Amino acid sequence: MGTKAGQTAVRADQIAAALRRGIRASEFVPGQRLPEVDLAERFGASRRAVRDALAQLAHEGLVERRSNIGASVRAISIPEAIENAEIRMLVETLCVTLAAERIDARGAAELRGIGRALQAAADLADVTAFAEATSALARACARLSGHGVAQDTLERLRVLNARHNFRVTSSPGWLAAALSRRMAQIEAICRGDPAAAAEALREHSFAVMAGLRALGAGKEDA
Amino acid sequence: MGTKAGQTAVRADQIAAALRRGIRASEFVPGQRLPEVDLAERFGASRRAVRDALAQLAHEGLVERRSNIGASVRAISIPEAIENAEIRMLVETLCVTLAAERIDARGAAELRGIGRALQAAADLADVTAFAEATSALARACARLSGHGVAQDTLERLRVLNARHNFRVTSSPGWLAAALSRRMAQIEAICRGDPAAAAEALREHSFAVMAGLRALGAGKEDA
DNA sequence: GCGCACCAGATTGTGCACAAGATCATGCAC
DNA sequence: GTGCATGATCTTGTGCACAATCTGGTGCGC
Repeated sequence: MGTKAGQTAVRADQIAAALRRGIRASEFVPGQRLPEVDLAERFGASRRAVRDALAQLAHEGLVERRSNIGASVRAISIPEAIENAEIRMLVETLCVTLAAERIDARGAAELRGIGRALQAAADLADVTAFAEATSALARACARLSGHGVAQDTLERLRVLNARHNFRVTSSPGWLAAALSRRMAQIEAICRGDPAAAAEALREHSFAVMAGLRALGAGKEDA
Repeated sequence: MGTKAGQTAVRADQIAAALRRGIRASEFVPGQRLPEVDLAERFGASRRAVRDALAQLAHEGLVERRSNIGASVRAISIPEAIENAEIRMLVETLCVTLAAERIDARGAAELRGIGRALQAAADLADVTAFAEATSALARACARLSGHGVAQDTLERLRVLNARHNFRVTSSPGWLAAALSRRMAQIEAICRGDPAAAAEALREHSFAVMAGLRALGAGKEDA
């Protein structure tokens, strides 16, 4: 479905983006209520814009709304995060396969650039930068696959488990292991080897799901 | 992300549902403009409710909105419908696999009931009833899989290519072929055979995609 | 002490009126 | 006849005020 144009108002999109960032950064914690007037004051916008932004986020699954009661940050359980990763694996496997089949010099250069960013982030043990580069890699693969629906579907699923992913990525030794798998994925795509690219991705996805399960075993989140 | 509660207003949801039906029934054709005031008058609602409904549909990809210009029914191209079917195949394959692994007597009875509805619709050559039963089957499989994210993802993808699917289903001989594949899928799930269920589904999905390609070869839609 | 009705507060839901922006037709200059 | 500036008209965008509804606490009755 391509990129959404001027969905509602420009202002509402800005507020939605700010809220997304806030939720991802745990500035707003799961269960926290989000009264429209408070957000309106905080962002210097009208209640209507906030309202539209909340509707958007509710549709994405980031917040929960109840009639005449209000919006609150939705708690995403570990099992749901695992389900999410499972669906993402299916779609991303398709993406990297297609990307490997269609790769050109320009695309390969882009992927290798992201690979260098991953390497740099891992060297510095910068979890946030690594997460950003990982996100960039996923987006690039989706775009290079030329599969619009896959791209949109992934975009929608990505926002949901940012919080949990951060916790998995923070576990000791994760960055090094993730880096090697991501590099294998990038190189496989660049040399036009769909099977190897898919395998590298699947390997990483399973590791993510295992990490999420370990998280769930240690402490329940919702 | 479970079921969305009182997303915005009750009224807005009703209007959105009515618009979805209208678009599916080609009452509103692709490209047709949807001025807020006209819809408000038509549904006897306020402009605000219509506005919220349009925002919802825009997020689903059914309508396109441009700032200060208005909303219009989005044209879904054949290539996009094929991409859509491709992603659905991936997720539905997971669903029927899980459903076959977890099937119980109650679920089997439900699926066989849908099977009878399919048979009846095919006997009467009732394309609409067949489409409805097919939709019910997809929903049942998603629910019986116990995979919430897959269920939501499919729900979202389903609304998009209802129009094209109708055209494919209307082609001569389709109902009989589809019926036999669907019955194979149902029986495989009911006897707890994940591999066979997945295979039946994949077979059907490929037939749908081939049908869509044939449609595209005959006449472009967008 | 317990349960229920009721009231106060807070929060969302919505109609109305006006402002802002874009499209299209018109008319003028060249 | 062609190109461009200009204004009319339509459509969406938004602030404001009030209505509807839910929640939590309080007081009365038993």
